[in-house]
Amino acid sequence: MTEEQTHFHTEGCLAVSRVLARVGDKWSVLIVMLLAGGPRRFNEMKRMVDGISQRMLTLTLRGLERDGLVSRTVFPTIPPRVDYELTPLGHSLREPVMALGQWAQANLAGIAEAQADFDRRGGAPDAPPAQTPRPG
Amino acid sequence: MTEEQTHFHTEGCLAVSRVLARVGDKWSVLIVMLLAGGPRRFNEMKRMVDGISQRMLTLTLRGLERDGLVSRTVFPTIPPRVDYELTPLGHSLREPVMALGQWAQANLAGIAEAQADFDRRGGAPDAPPAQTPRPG
DNA sequence: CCGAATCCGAAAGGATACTG
DNA sequence: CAGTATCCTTTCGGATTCGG
Repeated sequence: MTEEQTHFHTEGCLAVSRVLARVGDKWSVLIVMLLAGGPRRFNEMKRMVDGISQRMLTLTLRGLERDGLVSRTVFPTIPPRVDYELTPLGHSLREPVMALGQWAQANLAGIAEAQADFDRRGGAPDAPPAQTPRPG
Repeated sequence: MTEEQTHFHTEGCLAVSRVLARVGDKWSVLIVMLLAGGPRRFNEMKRMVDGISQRMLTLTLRGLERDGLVSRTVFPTIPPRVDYELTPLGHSLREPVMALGQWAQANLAGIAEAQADFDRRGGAPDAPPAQTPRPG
């Protein structure tokens, strides 16, 4: 890396983006935190999350399973039973996610205030005085 | 909080979700990392990110500005000039985000392998043996 | 009980053209 | 240069129905 970054979006960055997208996903993090307490069954989670559709729960779990964050164990009983559990990888994800969550909580007030200010000023108004420096 | 969590989605959690959504946003984190090196102008960033539309750049910057992560300074010159810069809040966000990024890079191989395994097995096949425990 | 499949409205996001 | 406005395609995601 002798060269300064000129264009963003290098190879590795793209892979990282996918992980960030997972974290940004509305339900994935919620599920991970839920499973932190131990294995859960499908409908059990559906009841706990309260607002998720069974479609989204399925898709979210599939995504997490595909990434190796969650393991799926089905018991061929009648009625069927399926347990979802955090893998070691899934558990390891909790640490950086919780760090982010703590940042969010710590700065929650500041963000809300900034939003209120922004909205009060009507989005993006004119500039401050600033003594007209030469642009070129 | 003497009570254990029964239903997820308590008040504070929802606010945190919004922050996570920002982080999960495809462009926001990229912009924040770009601005870590100092203030940038609009088209300058557009060239650097390489793949972003000017519409998305505008929306992303507006969102970051609204949250108080980025400050916008317009110089009323001709031609106009607008500088975007990370606020202290914006800078403070870099730390937990980079922690997440490092986790992503560290586990990139493991995730890719899990995905390959999952896809090779065709999504979500049958169960392991498991000696039929009683479900109820 | 655990899902897959289908349908359909809502929202995201790129391309383009136009303004100050 | 720094946006805004419009169009249009793609995706997301809830509701519902059916199968193992």
